[in-house]
Amino acid sequence: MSSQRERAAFIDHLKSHGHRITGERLALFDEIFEQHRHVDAEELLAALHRKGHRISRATVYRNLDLLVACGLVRKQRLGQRRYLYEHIHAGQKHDHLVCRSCGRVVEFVSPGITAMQREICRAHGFSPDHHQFQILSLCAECVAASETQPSH
Amino acid sequence: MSSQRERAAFIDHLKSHGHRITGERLALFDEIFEQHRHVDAEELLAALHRKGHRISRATVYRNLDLLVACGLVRKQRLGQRRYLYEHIHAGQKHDHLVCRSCGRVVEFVSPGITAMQREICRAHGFSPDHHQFQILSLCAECVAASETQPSH
DNA sequence: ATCCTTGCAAACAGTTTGCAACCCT
DNA sequence: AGGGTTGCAAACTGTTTGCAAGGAT
Repeated sequence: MSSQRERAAFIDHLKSHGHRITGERLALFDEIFEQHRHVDAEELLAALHRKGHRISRATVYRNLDLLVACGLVRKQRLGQRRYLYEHIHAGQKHDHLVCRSCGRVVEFVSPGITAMQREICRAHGFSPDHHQFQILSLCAECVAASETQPSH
Repeated sequence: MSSQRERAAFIDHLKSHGHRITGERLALFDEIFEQHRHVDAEELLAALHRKGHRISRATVYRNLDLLVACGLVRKQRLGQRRYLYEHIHAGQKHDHLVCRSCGRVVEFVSPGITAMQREICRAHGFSPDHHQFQILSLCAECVAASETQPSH
């Protein structure tokens, strides 16, 4: 299991903040660190139930916020209605390319664009260190679909 | 009134699509073309009521979608829960810098970054022509606030 | 006189919250 | 034992929709 380090960090964070180590928290942690894509709360809940855990929806939401507070999970709206969550993995900061139609998410890394983002943030008095970046477009499938069947 | 051309285009669109020209539609059109910032449905509704129009929330939503279908209004989620609307003005395509904390929106134009976006879209099989681009960060005020009063 | 539009209220989707029972420590 | 945590259901926010009344053509 490659998330041993993060799991330990999570447990430390819980202890040092006077939070308790519960089965629900560990199960949720394990689930989101097993997922290698962007998932929403409902998907996590369903996956946990499928594995026999008796966790509730409210607990999933509450503890996702906790994981975000620990800095172990990223929570973001990627154009869609729902929040998407992803566990944070080691070094490389990536950004997101999102299909506006089907919601598909692709990660990308582009040093050049990162430098430009920083510059734009700086130019407008925004923090260059807290930026996050999204390109919303249409994936090939959805372009094809919209050409076959125009929207009106 | 600088939106005469668009107003005429709207009326033409209505006629040519068998839609009716109603007071509510024209009032909503005028309101969103008077606003020079990103507004949400609730703000538009409130502004219309303030001016004495008796339009309902449902009608605002329905006709905002219509304006989007005409290509006169842009509807997007900029990180926040609500959709934001802006009327489309003449030539320059701009992108958005959004404060993740207070929701403040700044428009920017950057030819260099546009070229890079296109390249990233192309590299991942997304449509370079339908892209839209957001940088989510923290504005100076919110950075200052979070330093004075850390989140926990 | 048509039949598209409107307003109202109810439905919806996703997330948050109040409260009593529960169970980590 | 004590108090943070859980599950349930209800509340909430923002948007959409069904339906009867109303109004543009």
